[in-house]
Amino acid sequence: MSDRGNTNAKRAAYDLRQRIIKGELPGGTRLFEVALAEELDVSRTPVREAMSRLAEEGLLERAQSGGFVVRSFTHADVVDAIELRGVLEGTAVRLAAEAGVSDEQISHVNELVGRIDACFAVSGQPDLDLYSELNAAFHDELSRLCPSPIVQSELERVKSLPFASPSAFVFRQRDRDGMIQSLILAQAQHRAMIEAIAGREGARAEALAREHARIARRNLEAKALGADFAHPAMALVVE
Amino acid sequence: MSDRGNTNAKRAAYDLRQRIIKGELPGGTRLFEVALAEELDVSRTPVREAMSRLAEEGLLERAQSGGFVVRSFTHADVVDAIELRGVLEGTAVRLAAEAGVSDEQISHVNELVGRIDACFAVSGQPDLDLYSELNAAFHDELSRLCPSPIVQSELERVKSLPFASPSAFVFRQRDRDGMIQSLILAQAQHRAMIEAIAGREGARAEALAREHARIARRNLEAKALGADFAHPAMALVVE
DNA sequence: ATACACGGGAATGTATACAAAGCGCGGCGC
DNA sequence: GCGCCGCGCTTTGTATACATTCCCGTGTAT
Repeated sequence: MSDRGNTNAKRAAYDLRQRIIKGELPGGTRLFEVALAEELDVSRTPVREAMSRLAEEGLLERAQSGGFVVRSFTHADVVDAIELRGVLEGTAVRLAAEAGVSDEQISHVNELVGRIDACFAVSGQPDLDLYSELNAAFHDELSRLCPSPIVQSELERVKSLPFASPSAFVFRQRDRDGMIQSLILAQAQHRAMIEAIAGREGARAEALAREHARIARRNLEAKALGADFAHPAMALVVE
Repeated sequence: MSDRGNTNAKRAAYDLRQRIIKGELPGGTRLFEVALAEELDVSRTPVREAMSRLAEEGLLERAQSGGFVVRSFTHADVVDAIELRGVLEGTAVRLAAEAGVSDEQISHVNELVGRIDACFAVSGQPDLDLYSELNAAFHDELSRLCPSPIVQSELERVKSLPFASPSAFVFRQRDRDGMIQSLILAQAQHRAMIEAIAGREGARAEALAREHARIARRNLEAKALGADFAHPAMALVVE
């Protein structure tokens, strides 16, 4: 299994990443090269390489005396990461609005928003998997509108945290009505953001992006209250 | 020379970092392990380790086909990094204001601001080195007020770019008067930020931090216009 | 002339042996 | 009994040999 990537180091990084995200390696766990090398059936060299890459992603920290430790995230960290994502997305769309974007780009993101509508326009259950995918694609497009590669890459960095990605907390809410309402709100914000960018309203675009991120926070807190709190992206949260 | 750190990898990282910051290794330069290993008189292993660390810092990028390339920064990137620092510092102080900070912390940063005054209160030339140091310390304290470790660490990350640090463009302006005026403005903003944080005025604190970062941008642009444009932190900017 | 294939060299990927450093445990002396 | 010293084990650090891959240039065949 998991032949992702062609080198042992990439495969090891993939496996390690999965184990961390699944929560099999809780925050604070010290990773020992030899043990991992045996488990993954490679030598220490690609293991070190893999740990290095995961440290770049922010999933591991370098321990003081060498070696790596699984980074631990508290509930507050998750909330803050979502807030930070909102701030950075806000900056990205503000800069896009201020710099101006081409009509082609606007119609491209508009088309994406239209396709999102289709996920829950039909009478049956909404297609949540498709929604997640298209929603992520929409947010990726938004970041692509940003004229600053620096801001773009920091935004991408934060979004790579599993619980800070735009489609991390796409509900699974109990009541269908609440879910639909949430989706309608999100779509309204999507369209308003595009309108603001097209109209060069930087401050509006920024405020909308920040508020938009609050949906994720609200969903997160709704889940935290519910008894069956078991979202995959939350496995790596300790405390 | 450069026995910084006790392992060969840390020493190699230090040497490489210096060479990149000095501009000896311009953006886009592909780094070859064997060549570097010979130059630094170590084996390939610590060289890889060093490159890994510099990639985490954002000074290197992983090339598609393996290996590392010196990250290249355009003038626009520098401007954007300063903007981003303002945004993140703004978020940090907003969160600090919203969460509230203790009186001890407030008086601590206040004391730092007072010590900054001393750098240019005397009649002679201002002590710019001391100013840079205290200014950096002040900004570090600001980030420490932020209740969110996530925001803190991303802010620290951006500040670690040599040209995005708060004291990267501390003038060296020709005219002493302009320099003093710039310092007075900066200090006024410093004090206003503290006041806003103490008074729980999140939005004000955020706006002030963003505007405060514009001083660096202005200094940068003033330099770009001048003929003798040779700021140490700009050596790694290409184009 | 062009396209494809083969070769060779240069670069990274990998394994492994050995070095050194950090930490804990146990023994010894007081 | 208590404290300190030192030894040994564990773990990372380093060097190096070998494997693999990829790029590029050259040659040949159509």
